[in-house]
Amino acid sequence: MTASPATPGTPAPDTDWLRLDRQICFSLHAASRAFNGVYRVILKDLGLTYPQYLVMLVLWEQGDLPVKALGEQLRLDSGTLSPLVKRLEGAGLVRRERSAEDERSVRVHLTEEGSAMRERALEVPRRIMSATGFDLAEIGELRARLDQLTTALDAAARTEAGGGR
Amino acid sequence: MTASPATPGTPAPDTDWLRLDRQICFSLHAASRAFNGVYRVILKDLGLTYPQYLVMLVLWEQGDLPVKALGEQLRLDSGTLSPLVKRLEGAGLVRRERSAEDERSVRVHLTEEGSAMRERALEVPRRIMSATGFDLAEIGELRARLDQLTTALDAAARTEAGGGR
DNA sequence: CACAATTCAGTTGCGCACAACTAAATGGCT
DNA sequence: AGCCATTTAGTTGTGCGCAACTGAATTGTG
Repeated sequence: MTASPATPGTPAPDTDWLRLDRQICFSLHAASRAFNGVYRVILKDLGLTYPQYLVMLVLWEQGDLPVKALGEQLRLDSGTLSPLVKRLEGAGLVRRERSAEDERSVRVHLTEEGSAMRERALEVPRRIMSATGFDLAEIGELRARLDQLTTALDAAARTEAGGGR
Repeated sequence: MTASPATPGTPAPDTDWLRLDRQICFSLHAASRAFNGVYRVILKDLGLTYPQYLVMLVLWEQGDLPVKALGEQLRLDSGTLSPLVKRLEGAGLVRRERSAEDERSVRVHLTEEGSAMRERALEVPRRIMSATGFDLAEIGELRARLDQLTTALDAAARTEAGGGR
C-alpha cells in the first residue's frame, strides 16, 4: 500500500490531514449531490431542474427581475443564467424583455404558465423537508452553519486569489 | 409587489414555505460552490480540479484501485469517472490497466509523478481548514450533520423514485 | 463634446454530474 | 455445453458552473 500509516511509532499526521480533508470535502460534495438528486426526482413532475427551480422561486417571490438581480441573489453569472433563462423561456415559463431605460438590461417576466406553476410547486418544500428527516429547528441551524461557511470561504477565496499566497 | 408577506392578519403559509425552501436549498448549493471555489484556487498550483483531487486522495490513501471501487467510495458512476480518469492519465498522474483475472475491470495505478504529487498536496488541507474559519470540532460536527442528511436524502430519493417499489 | 472605463448580457470552451445506452466479459442456470 | 442475466467500463447527450471573452449601452472624465 502506498499510503499506509507510515512507521508504527509515529502517528503520521500528514496522512491523517489528507484523510480528514477527504472526509470533509467529500461530505459536503455528497450532501449537495444527494440534495440535487431528491430535487431532481420531486421536480420531474414540474419539468424543472434544480437551478431552474431556484430561479422560479425567486421570481415567484419577487416578481419580474433583471438578469443581473437574479444573478446577485443566486450568485450565478451570466454564463450560467443566460442559457438557463433561455431554456425557461423555451418552456414557456418566462419572457425576456430588454429594458427601455437601459438597453443593456434584460428583465425576466413570468408568463401566465410560469405564474400558474407556483400552485403546483407549493407541495415541493414539504416533500423536501420530510425527505431530510430534519425538523425546522435543525434545518435552520444547518442553514446558519452553511451560510457562515459560505461567507468565510468566499472571503478566503478572494484573499487566496489576490495575493494572500 | 407580487410576494410581500400577504395581509397582516393571515401569515400566508404557502409563501413562507416556498421562501424557506429557497433559503435552505440555496444555502447548501451556495456552500458547495463556495467550497469548490476555494479548492479551485488552492488546487490550481497542482493542476487538479476538485473531483480529480478527490480521486487522487483516495488513491494516495488506498493505493491502486479498480474504477468500480473508486466509484463506490466517491459515489460517482462510470459516466463521470471514465473521462476524469482519462484526463488524469493524460496529465501523467495515473495509469489504467485491464485486470488479468477479470477483463472487465480496469485498475487505476498511480505513476511516479502521481505519487510524488502527494507531497505537494500535504499543505492543501491546512489551507482549506483555515479558509473555513472553523476548528476541528466544528468541522467534525458539520460533517456528521451532512452525512446524516445525505443518508436520509439518499433513502428518500429511492422511495420517492420508485413510489415505494 | 469626445473618449476611456464600466456595466450588462451573451457566447465559447472545458469539466463535472447524471441518465440512458452500448459492448464485452463473467457467472449462473438448465 | 449453451444460453441468459449480471457486472464493468465506456460513450452519448443534456444541463450546470465558471473562466475568458465579445459586443453593445451607459457612465465618468477631461
